[in-house]
Amino acid sequence: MEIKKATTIHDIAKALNLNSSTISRALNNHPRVSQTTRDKVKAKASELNYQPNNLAANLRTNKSNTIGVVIPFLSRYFFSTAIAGIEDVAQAYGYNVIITQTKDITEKEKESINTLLKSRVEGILISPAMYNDDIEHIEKAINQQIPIFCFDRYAEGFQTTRVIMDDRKTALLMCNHLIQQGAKKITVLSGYKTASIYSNRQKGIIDSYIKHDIDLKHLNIKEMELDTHKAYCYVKDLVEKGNVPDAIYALNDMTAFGAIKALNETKLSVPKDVLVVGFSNEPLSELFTPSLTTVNQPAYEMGKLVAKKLILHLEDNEELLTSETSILKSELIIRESSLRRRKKV
Amino acid sequence: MEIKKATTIHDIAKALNLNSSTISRALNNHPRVSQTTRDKVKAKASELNYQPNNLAANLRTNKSNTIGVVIPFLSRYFFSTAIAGIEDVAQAYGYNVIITQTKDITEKEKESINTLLKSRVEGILISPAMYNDDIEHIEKAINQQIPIFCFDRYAEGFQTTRVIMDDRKTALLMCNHLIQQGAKKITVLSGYKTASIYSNRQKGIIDSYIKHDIDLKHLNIKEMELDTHKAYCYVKDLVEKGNVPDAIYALNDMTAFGAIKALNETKLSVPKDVLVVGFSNEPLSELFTPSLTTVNQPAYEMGKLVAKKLILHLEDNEELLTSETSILKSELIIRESSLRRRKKV
DNA sequence: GTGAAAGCGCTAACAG
DNA sequence: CTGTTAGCGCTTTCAC
Repeated sequence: MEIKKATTIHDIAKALNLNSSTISRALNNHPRVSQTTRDKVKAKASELNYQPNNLAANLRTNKSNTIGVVIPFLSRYFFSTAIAGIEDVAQAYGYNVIITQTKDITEKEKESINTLLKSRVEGILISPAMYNDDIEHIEKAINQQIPIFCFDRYAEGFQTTRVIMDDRKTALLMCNHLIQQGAKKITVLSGYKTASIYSNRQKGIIDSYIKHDIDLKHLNIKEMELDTHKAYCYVKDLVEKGNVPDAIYALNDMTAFGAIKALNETKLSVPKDVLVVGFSNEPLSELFTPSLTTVNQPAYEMGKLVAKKLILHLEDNEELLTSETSILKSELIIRESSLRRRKKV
Repeated sequence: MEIKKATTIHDIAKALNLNSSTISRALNNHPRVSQTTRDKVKAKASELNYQPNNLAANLRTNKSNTIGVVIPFLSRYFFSTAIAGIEDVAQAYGYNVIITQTKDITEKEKESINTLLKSRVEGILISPAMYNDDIEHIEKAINQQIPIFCFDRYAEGFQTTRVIMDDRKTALLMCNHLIQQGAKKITVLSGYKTASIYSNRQKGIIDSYIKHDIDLKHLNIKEMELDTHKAYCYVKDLVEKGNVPDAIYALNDMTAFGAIKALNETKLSVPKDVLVVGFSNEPLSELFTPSLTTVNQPAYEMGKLVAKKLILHLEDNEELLTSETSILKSELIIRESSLRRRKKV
């Protein structure tokens, strides 16, 4: 089997009777190279099917041109959409992206960070695992001068650039909406407070109760793994014990659907008997019967923004800025599941 | 600003009064190195916080340890799940993964392949764009000795390893099911035949009609972009023109939901008046009312399998095998939307 | 404007 | 078992 070696700048140099450094300069549009040679070089390069070897260039310049991403689950719509944004920006700037998943387990998150550091990423984008008490591994990256930016979720205990949603405000608005629709006794299905997003959303809900001067004893916040089946079981149990709330506020859509299923099976109607709202606008939420009131989060834009911030930071060497928090606006999508009087379709 | 350089094998060598090649060997568990020095080296390495520089190793061995992935949309559940499988296998074997999206556009697919070739990937995993008439860019990769394996979808015109679903058989079985439920006049909402999966599913449906000896004039195959809204419009139009079918077979779930919405709005009930089935088992399909009959595809396993095949191929240098098609089994999930007599819950 | 030369960090002959 | 040496392909001073 014939193994033809890839053409290098030396091949081009030989063919053109030039020095390889000139080839390098010409290809990189270095100013100190004449237009004529530049043209000649480029012509020859494409003639010989030259493909620059980034590995070598990266080694020389000590830049991997790679950023790492750490997320809980790639298969969640929110994250895959955010990643799409990250990928698009990275590609535009000539960066590669390595994606790692933690399945929301701190142990895996540590492995992820290690993998990324070994791959010599120049920076890391992370949405930390839910049960994150220790951030030792994050500090490790920081100690190696690898910037580590947070998106969507953030870990406490270290300063960095964060691109997050206005979770607290949004939860407040949604809770206001429920109260306006007549709800007072609300059950919240939340993830654990150790994840910033859930902690903030809980705060927003409490804000709303206080603002409306409703006794917090009417508020039932249940922390759990936000999974359809677990929500289903919890709500079923709740109803069977006679604790039917006025409204269920699930902090993600999947959970809201579990709740609706449980309610339907216990002959309670949504929204007639119980209002239900979700969070994060899964693509199917609109098509459900009843269509689900939820929060639309600009995941793609968030991915783009945080990636752009990281890359600009890498290229600027702006060491001054130690921390910056950008908050993106989410949008309430009011649909049938939270309207006492059913919307006309 | 203090810039501390990363420790290299030379630093370890100096500290231990050994040669850097010995360090290299010790770290790579080369057999010809004594246990004592190996231990010493490893101890020193972790003491100095040594992180191997893959870039350099890769350059030397001329292996990037990277595979590329080309898919239509990262944010589709099927693909993000498959990618999760690919990532997991790649990580286990020490490979990095670069993901690119084509949005089902051939032009973008060409760019993707170019990007991957420039990044010196060792192999490519592709699920080709829908409208793929030309495969020039794929041939380009092959010419550069970069293996390019297909998963889920495949392009005609070149031989390679393929890991796909048994689309034809599955579509046949599903169509049998619809016919058994009394359907005869079926409308199929399909993607364009230029994507292998849709072409094969169409064939399976026709197989079923022939097997049951039903005149094909009762079969209405509509090719379209498989998007919820387009399906909704098409079905609505169909019904308004009085062409109500016995069943709608949507070749993905999102489309099925569009169809159901249109039917509901025209006062037709699913499954009483019209049966509806989908394809690919989105996570919410089970929770819909009515719950959706669909096909469960082992996306994660498919990702794992194709990634494993590629990596083993890369490591074996087995040049003998030019083509192999693995077909994975999908599974019919019969739920309420296709049962004349409503299932008890 | 171009050439010469060194070296990024690592691996892999080849010696011993 | 360990050391010597060369070099992967590229960039980047420093010359001229």
